[in-house]
This record gives sequence, C-alpha cells and structure tokens, in this order.
Amino acid sequence: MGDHSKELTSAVEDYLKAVYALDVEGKRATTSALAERMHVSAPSATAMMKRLAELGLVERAPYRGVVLTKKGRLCALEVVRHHRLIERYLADSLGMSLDEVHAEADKLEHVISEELEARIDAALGYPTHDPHGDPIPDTKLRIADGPFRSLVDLGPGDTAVVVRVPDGDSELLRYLAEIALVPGQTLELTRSAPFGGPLTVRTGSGEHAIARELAATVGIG
Amino acid sequence: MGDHSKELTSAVEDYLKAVYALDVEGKRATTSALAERMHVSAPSATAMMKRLAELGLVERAPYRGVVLTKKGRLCALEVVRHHRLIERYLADSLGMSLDEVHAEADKLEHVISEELEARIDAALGYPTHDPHGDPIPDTKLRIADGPFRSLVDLGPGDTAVVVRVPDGDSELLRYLAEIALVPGQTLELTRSAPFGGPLTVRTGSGEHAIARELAATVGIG
DNA sequence: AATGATGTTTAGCCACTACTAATTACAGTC
DNA sequence: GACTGTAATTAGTAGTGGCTAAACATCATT
Repeated sequence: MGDHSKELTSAVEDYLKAVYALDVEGKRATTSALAERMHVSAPSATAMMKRLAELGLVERAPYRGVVLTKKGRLCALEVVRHHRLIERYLADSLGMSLDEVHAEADKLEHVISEELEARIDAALGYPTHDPHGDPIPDTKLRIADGPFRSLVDLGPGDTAVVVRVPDGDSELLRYLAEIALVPGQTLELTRSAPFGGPLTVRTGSGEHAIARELAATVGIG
Repeated sequence: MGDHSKELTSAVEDYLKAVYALDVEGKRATTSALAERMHVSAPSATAMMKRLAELGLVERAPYRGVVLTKKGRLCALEVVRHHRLIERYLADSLGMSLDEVHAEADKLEHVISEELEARIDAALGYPTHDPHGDPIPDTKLRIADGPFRSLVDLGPGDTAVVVRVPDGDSELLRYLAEIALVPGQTLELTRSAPFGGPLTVRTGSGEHAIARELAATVGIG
C-alpha cells in the first residue's frame, strides 16, 4: 500500500518537484522551463525527463514536455510534504528565519525517513501550512488547494492578512520581512498606481511601495 | 579560518569517518578493513583512498593503507560532530530510540548547514556526548578522549554506571535496551564465568548473562 | 630463496548526472 | 506553403562511485 515503490535519487526527486511546481502554477513542463528551474542545460533536462518517463513518473511527448503520472504526482507530493514539514520544523522548533529554511529543507527533504517525518509532524501538532504559507500535504498526500488571492486583488482601502509569501528566494524573503510582509501580518492597501505601477501597502512597519509583479506573489486571506 | 576548505561528497565523508573510526580503534586503515566497513569491494576502497589522497585528506602508501592528514582528521571530526549532535537531537528532542538514531544521523550528517548545526547544538545546551555515550567534538573540533573502561574490567560484586554502548547496530541496541544496558543505568557484576565465558550483570530489569566480547563494548564510568 | 596464501591494485565496465556542440523539429511570418 | 528563429533532441564527453576479473605485492612458510 505504501506509494514509495522505488527509491528515487535526490536528482529525480528534485526534477519531480519542479514538474509539480510548474503544474501547480499552470505552466507547461517544457524542457526549457525545467532547465531554467533546475539551473541545468536543456539537454540535461531532456535526459532527465526521459528517465522520469522510464520510471513511470511522467508521460512524455517529445518536443511537447511532460505531465506527471499519478505515481509521479504522489512521489512529488511526498517530497513536497517532507520539504514543507521540515521548513515548518526548522522555523518553529529551531528558530530559523523564513529566508533560511528553504535551502536547508531542500537538502533534508531527500534524506529523512518516514519515521522521522512522522515524529516531526507529531511534534508540530500536524501543521497544515509551512512558514511561507504553502499547504503541507497530509499523510495521505492530500493537499489543500483553494483559489489564490494576492495583493493585486485588493482595492485601495481594503485590508487583508498576509497568508503566503514566495518560497525559495532568500534575498526576497529578507526584504519582505524588512517591510513586514510576512504570513500573519495585517495590512491595508493604500494606493495602487495605474499602468501596472506599484502598489502601496501599510503594515505595522509603515508604508511601502512594491512592484505589482511582486505583489501578485503575496497571498492574502 | 573555516576548516571546510572544500565541499566533500557524502561518499568521501563516509570513507573519512571509516578511516577515523579505525584510527580511534587503533586499527590500521587497510583496503580490506575499509571495504568491510563500507560494505564495498576492495577495488572500490582502493579507488576512494586514492581520491582521499588526492584531496589531501589522507597519506597513502600503496599496499600499506592510509592515515589521516591533519586536514582529513578535521573533516572527519566535523562529520562525527554532525553525526553525534544529530543523534542527540533526534533522541532528546524528537524521542527517537537509541537503535533508530544512528541510521537517520548517517544520512542527515552530510546535509546540515553549519547554521543548523549551531542551532541544534544550542537547543541541546551544548551537549558533550551522544545518546550512545560517544563524545561529541566541540565547535573547535576538540574531542574528549579518556581511557575506555568496559564491563570486562569489573570484578564480581563491583557496581558501575553504563556510560557507553556500541553505536550502529540497531538490533544489538534493541537487545541491550531490553536488558536495560543503556547509558545511565547502574549495574552490578554478579558473576564472571571462567575461560572467556559470559559475564552476568544485575540491572533494574533483573540478571542477564552476556558474552564477554559484547561486555567489552559496553563502557562504564 | 622459492612458494603459496592473502591482500591490493589495475583494467575494464556500468549507472547516474552533468556538460558542449551539432542537429532536428516546430511555429509563426511572409 | 517555404523560410526562419526558437526550442528540443542527439551525439559525444566528463566526474563520481560502484562492480568483476585479472594481475601483482607482500608475507609467512618451507
């Protein structure tokens, strides 16, 4: 019954995560998209997609990219679960900052046992979200997936609570933390410049103007 | 100033640990000894020792084995520090049992950052020993190294406290836990059979006869 | 000093994951 | 519908870390 039919290498798991991430973002998992995410050359991405296809983790159509199979999706979710549980644990139990946990989790996610995963899960009280606000798949690998509302969906004068910030870019996270754009923070959208201009938000730390593209990555609830 | 001059692969670190372990046990780090410890063929061990020599981690004399260089010793101690800190953490903070922590630490030791190492160290209150009783090298990689006294050094009627049990064999550790031979346990040696026969010890859980070779691996203080 | 057992190394191989250079497919334009 | 730029694939190579089979050192004996 366990889904972990094979032991996958860290590299395979990393690519799987990338394919999954593209899927979640509604983008096609093309060679170039994967190569960019993984910081590898296009031929490397092609080769790995062939491998994933052989492993039954993706359906591949040459020149068309790949889509996850059911098995591939479950493997990806298992890695995502590890990643996000570890992030939550590092932040809550060891006091690591938002911008540090991602890189650490990227390494740890491939090596923890199911036993340790379970203990971390229990120690945290079975959390549903990681410190960036991303949902953590449960033991059955079910994952919460509501509609995503971001700062750009607010009108001037609206208030909201930050529930999600982008994962993975620690410089960006340090900046967001500086201007108090962190999960849990209440804010008010004070201005919205026209022609795709910046949004201005008021948080506990004052008013800050941020690019619209950045605002679109900050989830609210 | 940092000792981590190069990023070493997990494999390199594992071999380094094995060379260090043999050194601590006073054994020569020969090809066959390493091959046995690492569960690899002799040619694989030879090849890796060449690599370690190229990396400046060991001095190698063909057909004679290797010895750690200063650099190699420091790298090995860094890995050992990671390993033992993680073991302590998994046992104390996540409640994993003595027989589980070793395998988990063997994987985690290669991927944790210095930052995480420091946080674990602090969270534990800068522990000096892992849950098996093995000393943890400090931040400067200094390691406590007193004389090792074991159960076989006791005479009938003597009492002592277990301070150290062998690491790495989880079946053995489960057995030792069953008969209450765990660090911290007070015991009395009740009998010592002649001709290399078993020793009998009384612990909280009653009397148990154990082979002399096993008794020699149980440290007392 | 020669022999034979044991231990070690060399030679040649494979899987994995990356790369560059060269080729081929696709898609949009004229 | 042929052309052209972009994307994707193939071909060939490299480093890491493992293997087996064969050759070679060393050591203990005779």
